[in-house]
Parts: sequence; C-alpha cells; structure tokens
Amino acid sequence: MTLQERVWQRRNRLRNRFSSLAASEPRESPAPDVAPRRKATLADVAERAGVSTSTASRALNGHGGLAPATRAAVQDAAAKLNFQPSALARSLRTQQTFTVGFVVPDVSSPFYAAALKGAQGRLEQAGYRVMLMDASLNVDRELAALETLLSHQVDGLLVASTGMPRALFDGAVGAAATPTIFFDGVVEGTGEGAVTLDNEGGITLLVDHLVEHGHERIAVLAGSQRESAGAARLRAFHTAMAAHGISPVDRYVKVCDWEIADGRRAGMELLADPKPATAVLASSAELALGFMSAAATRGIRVPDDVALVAFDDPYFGDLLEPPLTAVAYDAREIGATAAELLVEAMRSETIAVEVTVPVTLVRRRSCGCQPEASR
Amino acid sequence: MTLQERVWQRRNRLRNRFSSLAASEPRESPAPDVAPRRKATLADVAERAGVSTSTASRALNGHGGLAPATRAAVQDAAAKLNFQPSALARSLRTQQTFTVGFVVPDVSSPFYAAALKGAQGRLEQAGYRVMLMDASLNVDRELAALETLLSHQVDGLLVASTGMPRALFDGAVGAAATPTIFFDGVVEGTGEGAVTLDNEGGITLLVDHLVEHGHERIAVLAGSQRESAGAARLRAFHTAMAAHGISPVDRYVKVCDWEIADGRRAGMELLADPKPATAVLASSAELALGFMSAAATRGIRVPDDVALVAFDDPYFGDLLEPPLTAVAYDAREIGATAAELLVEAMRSETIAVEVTVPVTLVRRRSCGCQPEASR
DNA sequence: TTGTAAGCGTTATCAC
DNA sequence: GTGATAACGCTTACAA
Repeated sequence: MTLQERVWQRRNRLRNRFSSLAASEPRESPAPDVAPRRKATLADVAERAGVSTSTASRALNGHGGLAPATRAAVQDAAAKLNFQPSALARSLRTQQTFTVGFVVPDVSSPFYAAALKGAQGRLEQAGYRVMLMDASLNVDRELAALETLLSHQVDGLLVASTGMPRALFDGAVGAAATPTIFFDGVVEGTGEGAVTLDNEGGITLLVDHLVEHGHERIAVLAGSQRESAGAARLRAFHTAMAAHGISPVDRYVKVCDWEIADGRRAGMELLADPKPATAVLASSAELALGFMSAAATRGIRVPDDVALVAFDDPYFGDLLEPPLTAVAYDAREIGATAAELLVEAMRSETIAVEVTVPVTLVRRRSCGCQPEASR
Repeated sequence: MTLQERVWQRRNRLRNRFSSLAASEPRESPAPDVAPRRKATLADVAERAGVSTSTASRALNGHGGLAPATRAAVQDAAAKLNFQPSALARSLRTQQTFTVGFVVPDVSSPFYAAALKGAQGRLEQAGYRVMLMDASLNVDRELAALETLLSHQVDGLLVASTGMPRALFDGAVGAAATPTIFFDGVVEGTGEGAVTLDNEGGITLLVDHLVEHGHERIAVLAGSQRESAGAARLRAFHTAMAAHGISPVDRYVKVCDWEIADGRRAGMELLADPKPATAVLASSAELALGFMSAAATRGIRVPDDVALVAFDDPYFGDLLEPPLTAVAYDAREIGATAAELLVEAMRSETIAVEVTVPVTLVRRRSCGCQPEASR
C-alpha cells in the first residue's frame, strides 16, 4: 500500500518558545491581556498580582486564610495570563502525579479496550489521568512497561498481566510500593486487589447447557495457559465436566493462543479427528470465530453437525450465522470496578480485596437451541 | 448485578515510603546490595560511587568526556542501587517529557483502539510514552483533555477530533505550540499534519459497485456530520451519485450518530418507507450492523430485498449473515502513520503534511454478489 | 494575612 | 575530567 502525501502550505503558528521576553519586564504593550507567548508560570501570575509566589499558590489552591481581595487579584491575574500550573513541577514537589498506569496485553482487543474505557471514566472522575502501556502479550515488555510507569511515579497501577511470575512483579514494583489492582490477568499473592470475571461460573453455565443438549463428547478451545483467566477457564472446564461424571477426551482439549487464527487452526484439527467432538466450548469470542471459520471451510454446519458455545459475548453475537450462544458480561464494568478499588487504595491504606464480576448465559442458536418466538 | 467481594488476608508489603534512613548514613548492614527501601536518587548513586551528582549524571547519560574508571564506578553503583532516574525531575529540567497525548472520541471503538495500538507501537519504538484521553464524543471534554495534556507538557499530540472548531483548538494549544497530528477527525487549517482514510475513494468504490448491480434508489446511513470523516463520506456520496447522473432522494439520506442503535433506528425508518430504497450504503460497520438488525426484525432479507454495503470492514465481516461487502483498510496503519509524522514533527520543524491511507473494496454477499468458488 | 526560603531530583553552565 | 551551583516551576514550613 502506498500512501498519498501532500505537503501543506506552511502555516505560521507562532512558536517563539525560546523568546526571552518572558515576564521579566512587563512591557507596556497595547495588548497585555493576550495569551503570553511563553507559557505563564506561577511567578508571572504573582508578579502581575503584586504578591509573592507563595501567596499566589495559596490563592489558587484555596489553602490557608488570605484576604479576599488578594485572592481575587491573583485569580484575576491567572485568568488574564491563561495560567496553567505545571503538572510536572507540582508532582515533583508533592510526590503525587495523579496519574495511574494501565498495562494490558493488547489494547486493540475489544475486551481490554472496553475495560480501559470503563477505568478511564472512573479515574478521570476522581481526578486521575491514565498512562497507557501495551505489553504486546509479552512478559518482558510488561516488565519494561511497569518500569517506565514507575519512573514516571504513577500513583497507582491497573494491570492485566500477561502471566508474569510473582517474583518478577514484586522485584519491579515492590520497592516503589505503588498500589496495584489486577484485573483479568492476575499475579497471585501480590497487589492490593484484583477483579476478575466469574470464570468458573461462566464455564459451568456453558458446560451444563451443552450437557442439557445431550452432549458428552465436548471439546474445548482453551486460551493461553500463562494468563490466569485462560488457566482458570480450563480448570473450570475439567471441574464442570467431572461434576457430570464425564471425563474429557485429551484429543479434544486444545490449548492455544487467543487470536482468531489460533482458533481456526485448532478448529481444523478438531474437525479432522476421526471421531470428532459433538460440541465445542470456546474460551473466548475470537476462538469461537476461528472455529466458525474452520467449520465453514470444512463444510461442517453449526449447530447441526457440531454445537458451539463461547465464553465472551461479542456485540455482534446475534448477527453471526448462526447466532452465538455465549456467556456475557460487562467488560467496561471490570475496568470501572478495578479503577474504583485503585482509587480507594490510593486514598487510604485499604486491605486487599478480590472481587469477581458476574456473568450470564445468552442462549442463541449455535448451541442447538431454537430461536425464541420473536425479538 | 452484584459483585462478589472477598477480603484478602492483609499482605505485608513493606511500604516505608517515609522511613528516613535514606542514604544519608550508609549503614554497614549485612545486605547493602539489596534494593533500597526508599527509591534511590542520583545523589545516592553519586555518594556510593564517591563522585558528585554532576559526574554521576554525565556518566549515566554518556555525555562529555570522563575517565572510564569513574564511569564504570557510577554505572556499577547505579546498578547495585537499582537506580531509576526520575522522569519527572528530568522532564522539569529539560522541558521534554517524551510523552505524547492521544485523544480520541471513544477508545472502546475498534477503530480507535486499533489506531491507538498502531501509534503506541511506533511511539514506544521512538522512546515516547502515551498518555491517553477519551473525549467521550464530546467537544467540551475534548477541550479539557487537551488542557490536561498540555499541563503535563506532552511533547506532541495525536488527536482524532470530535469536531472541534479551529478557534477553540488554537486557543487551547496555540500558545503551547505543541506539535499536533490529526487523524481521522481533522480540525482543518491547523496542526502540523493529518492522516485520514481515503473517504472519497472508498465511498466511490461502494457507490460504483451498487450501481453496477443496477441500483439507483440508494440510501445512505451517514454518520455524525460534526466529525470530518462523517462529513467527508456524505459529501463523497453525493459526488459519486452525481457522477452517475443519479440525484439522491432526500428521504433516503439519514444522518445519525455512529452507534449500532443509531443505525438500527435509521434502518427502521428506511424500511418503513412506502417506496424504500433498493440498496443501503452504511458509513460505518456499526451502522451496517444496526441496519442488519433492523432488517432482521422487519423480516427483510439482505441482499434479496435490499442490498447493503459498508465503509469499514469489521474483522468478523465474513462470518456475518450475509457476509458484508465493505471497504477495508488497516486501522492500525492510520495510527502508526500519524505517530510517525508526529515523531518527525517533534524532532525537527517539519512542514505540515497530509497523508491519506488507501482503502480497498471487499466483495461479499450483502451487495448481491455471488460467493466466489471457494475460500 | 503574607513573604522568605528550602527543596523535590534532575541537567547544564560554569569554574577549577 | 570533575565539582560547585544554579535553574526547572511549584508547595510548604517557618517567620514576620
């Protein structure tokens, strides 16, 4: 692909960033109220208001008692100069950045994007900014991300781990003692809290439903086992099967990564089996999509030839063919909840807490259910 | 939904953040090499290496000439103390943060999430961090986001505008003179560059294809007209229609927001028309999905009763029923390209540039095309 | 009520 | 080569 480029005519944005006519000599120019060329500092405001910087600071931050008149004068000056305090300087002094680090395996995944959105909203509300790092599904980069964040002195950390060992995490974050809440991908035994989906409950719902439909030869497309969610789901699968007295066939359990392509590949293998499973449980929407794609190319019909259910209800779930039976939950909520816990942890020393977000079963046609009367 | 909470046993993360045994007295404790309780500062490193802070700084940053021996000593000390320079202090001093602000209308939208991912990768490669702000499809919040970012002294801005007037943008960013690259949502006439999709080309592809199928009564689900991309697509629609000598029916052009629900609503209206259009062009994948949903509940079949094409090829495009004919492009690339331009703009004073990312037509069944032999 | 001064942790400009 | 010293822009004791 080639890009088309076109050079614009050069615009004349004034950028005399280095012009030295700061506020040292308050020139009597005709338009003193216009936004200053160099960014105004607290000193500029103070000078203009005819007070000291400390007074100016207090006036702006509403601290200590001070004459209403001076306060007004300062505020006025600040407004006129369009003063924006430097977050950098303030943070350096106060040792608080009001910034939290957000680390995920892959921002472009709908799940993490939604979680990010949820968290962002809550954090902004509480006055925090988000610094985002994408670990690219890679432990080393996750570690690097944490270090970067720490060097920026974030006040807190929201992390969905790619599967980092505890020792590594504590080594990096331990010394800084930065409050951390995990979500989805948890590092066991550390952090001030964690919020996860009800993986066990969801998988149980799915397995039970498949069994209700009469299936016993159930295959599973398990996601990456390095991530806590993937491991939890596979574990839950075995438990749920055992509860029905069914022992899963080894050939039917496919551990793979989370991408559509992985699901497709695993699906092809499953379908090539001489005695294939009659139902498939996909650990994520992507894996289900991959399986559907595999089934389509093999000419296998879902649900007639093989039933399919998934953990994750994509927003286009009922526009697929067939509409996908899935476990649904609110991805935004998981982020929002994690953010809430973090805010609390940053404010006070709270005890650690673990919360799990509930899930529900959405019955559609891919499992063999009949469509309901109407929508 | 109620959340399940469980309080963990209190872990004993040592957090003597305020313990005062900094490095002032280098205690002869048995394990001096262990990570220090309070974060090590450059002064600590210097002291340990027996040099001044300036020398330590130079040694670590590879500046000016200095004895190999001392350099080694400093580096050694830094390693032992696990020294991480404070990004805050460094930025305050150098007036460079190596952070860029990223502003989008909605992070959880697949398009922006992908763009973010693309940008993040390139920026990280160039040594920049991303500070993310979600404007929630709202001009005021976009403005607030810009101000926050500016107060953090970001080195550059990557923004997909929700449709902010130029004066407002310049008022906020002008004084700071922070390099800005727009993508997707452009504020005309400002910034150092912009990267957009080939909206005209894409819409033309779609209209032409529909006309090839023999359609004349073509409806359009246009997105929000406050955003530059939405406006450009609607404009292109009129142009493309005119090129075929067709004058669009007013009732057939539906301006609405970008959500699935909006598409569904507009779709319902379209289908309720006494003499409905024979084809629909959706300005985005979400709008197409909304239309499909409307068609489904009305019992209208696509493409038999009405053809459908969309600008945006969702990744599950061929698993829909019917598979969606759409204009495809690489969302990640748009972010990556924007990031590239920004990095360049931050490094040198470059002239402004406008690049457009190419799009392609993916023919599937929703337009009335027959499926190809096999996949 | 307000001002003076110290300091957050760096880097840069000088001397030595 | 290396070390004082002065910023960067702010907050906060402590004085006045």
